[in-house]
Amino acid sequence: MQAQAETRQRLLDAAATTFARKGYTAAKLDEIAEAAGYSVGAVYSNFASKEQLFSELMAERAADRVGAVAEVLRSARPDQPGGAFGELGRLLIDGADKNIEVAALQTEFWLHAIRNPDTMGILAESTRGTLDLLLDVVTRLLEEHRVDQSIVSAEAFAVVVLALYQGLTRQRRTDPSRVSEDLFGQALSWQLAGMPKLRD
Amino acid sequence: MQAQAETRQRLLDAAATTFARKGYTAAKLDEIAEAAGYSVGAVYSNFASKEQLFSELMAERAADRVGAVAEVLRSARPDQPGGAFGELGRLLIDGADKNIEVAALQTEFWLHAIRNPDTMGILAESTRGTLDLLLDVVTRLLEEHRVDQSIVSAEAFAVVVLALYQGLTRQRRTDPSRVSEDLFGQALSWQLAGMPKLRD
DNA sequence: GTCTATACCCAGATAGAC
DNA sequence: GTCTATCTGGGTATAGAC
Repeated sequence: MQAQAETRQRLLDAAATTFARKGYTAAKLDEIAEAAGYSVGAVYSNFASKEQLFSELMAERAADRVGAVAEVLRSARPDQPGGAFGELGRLLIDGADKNIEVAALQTEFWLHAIRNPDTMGILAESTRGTLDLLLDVVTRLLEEHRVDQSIVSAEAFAVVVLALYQGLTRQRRTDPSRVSEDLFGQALSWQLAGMPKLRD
Repeated sequence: MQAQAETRQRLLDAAATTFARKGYTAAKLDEIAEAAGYSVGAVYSNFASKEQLFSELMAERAADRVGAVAEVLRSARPDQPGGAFGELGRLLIDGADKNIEVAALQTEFWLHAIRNPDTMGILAESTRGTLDLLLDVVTRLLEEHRVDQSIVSAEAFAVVVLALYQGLTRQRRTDPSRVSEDLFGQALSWQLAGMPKLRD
């Protein structure tokens, strides 16, 4: 890797954790630079402004956690003890528990995009990537459960899965006792069970 | 209403929209005071600090939108044309479309509570109020659909409904084309249809 | 209780040396 | 390309008058 590119990457990494921990406005470029092992000047040598640093991060990181989600979903074996997707849901919830910064950063992206419509396209595109990762996994799930995909599109289901994941993660942070490790898996299996099926 | 209490209320209202539009750190007390028709001094006569103003808002507003959610759910007549809960989902999504500030403020609350654990209790309590509003409504739904509540608790379902609502709202803002007005209602009806039922 | 004025500090961005 | 020093603006919080 070129020295330049490495600097950029380190700054982006430092920016990710700092923005996640403090929020966009409260995060200081000073702090980001220091966390990356550089000085403020380095930031401005590589990015036009704080705003642009954030935007680039948004483009780079939006699909982040989703990779893990898709990975887990892919390797998941449905219909296990403790309800279908029990294992799956637990893995995802555990991951979210351990890595609060990912959720915080994603949320920070959304708020920023809401307030700066010019950047919403970046977020939409990144999230599109996330959904694509989910798409082939949930397609397999729909097939296994013999769901009629002329009625329930895989795209729609992928969106619902992501929404559930985001919403439950948020509520679990707010009060863990309300969101058991099994809840995500249970909700998923109820969804699948209730969808219209292909005739035999 | 006492003059004092009225000032407080106006400041809280102004704070709500300003924090929603700009975010906690970027929102200026100056701006809030002006929006309320007062000056900065009035803020400090009524609240100890910016932080405390925000905390009080959090306690007061967390259940906000949920009132509407529960109201709609309560009056909703399931099993209508276009899929069960079609009307319901559309009303909720419409509401969210029109009032972006509520979602932004709630999200702002969550991020702030994540970063200031002392205030998480306030958010948890307020959200508890929201869930309580949902609880008796979803209980009715579970009964109507003859769901076995010894397996599926109304509390768990309420949490899932709220999670879905929050997640879909967020994704609809990101890209409306991915979240049709019907999707929330569809997801709800799939959920209910797939839950274990009481025997006849 | 509310206002105006000010103290105090802090952070984004730029200039110029290396 | 990176650093140090600085310019500049702005925002929380307080003091004192009314």
